[in-house]
Amino acid sequence: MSGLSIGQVAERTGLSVHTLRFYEREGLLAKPVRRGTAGHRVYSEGDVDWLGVCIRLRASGMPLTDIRRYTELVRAGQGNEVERLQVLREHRERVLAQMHELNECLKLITHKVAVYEGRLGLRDNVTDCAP
Amino acid sequence: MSGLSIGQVAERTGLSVHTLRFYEREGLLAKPVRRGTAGHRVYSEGDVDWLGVCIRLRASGMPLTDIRRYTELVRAGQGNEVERLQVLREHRERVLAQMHELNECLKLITHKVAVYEGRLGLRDNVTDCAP
DNA sequence: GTAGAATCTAGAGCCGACTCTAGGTCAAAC
DNA sequence: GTTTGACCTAGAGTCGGCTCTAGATTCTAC
Repeated sequence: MSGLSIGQVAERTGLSVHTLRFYEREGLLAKPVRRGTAGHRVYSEGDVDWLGVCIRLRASGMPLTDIRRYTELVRAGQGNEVERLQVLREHRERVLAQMHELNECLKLITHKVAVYEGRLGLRDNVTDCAP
Repeated sequence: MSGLSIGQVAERTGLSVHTLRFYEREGLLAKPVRRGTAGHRVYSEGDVDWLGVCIRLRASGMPLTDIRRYTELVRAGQGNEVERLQVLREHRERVLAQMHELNECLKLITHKVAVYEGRLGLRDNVTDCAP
């Protein structure tokens, strides 16, 4: 598949061109991005896919250093599957914990929303049992 | 009931005393904390409960400025329930979006974990269909 | 009454994750 | 042939959310 300019990748991924360069500097890309004429970056579809993974990991709260670590393992090639698994499993635990926390928060908010709706008479009255 | 020192509150909430003072400066407490002899803070159970709410909101990604805004509404007393509801509903939307995102991430990780387990022969072989 | 721990204020420092600036190269459109 | 716009590098700046320091005061236990 052809090759994409940094601007095109920015558009596709939703990251800014600044952030794309920053991520590269930070070692988040599996392989150094290919360069075309005049040193311009040329991204492959694979690069974009990998960025998609990074974005997901970031969105779920994985710090850049951990993503870099994982990337380094992938870059190093076969033989370190155990470490990769460890990174992934640890992150999965954090994600699950975070989901649990979000659920608790959701309960709190839903309760409070019900209380205020009650006060406003939008629904049957509900009495607040703080907090 | 009595009253709690900042150190005791730190222990109960898991926040540091630094953070407790910081939160107060930032206007996150519903009412200014009572002061005892020599100006030492004396927290009520209500203060601790409110801090619990703040902690939940923070843990679910609400920025301090939004928590302050909500706190100000509560402090202002009755009559602004509509605005409070708005703040809460908006945050609920963000929380739901975040949960959705986390779920997507979880799927990705679970898939990758399965792939690596497969490669390691811990389970039946699974072939990776990138990304 | 004195040592050591806890508290106070004001303000500086730090960290992660971007975000932007300055100054420059290059290609294509007019 | 020059202007416009996308791209380049290196490095500085910003922002949110803490976290810590300094220097003073006060409580607690001996």
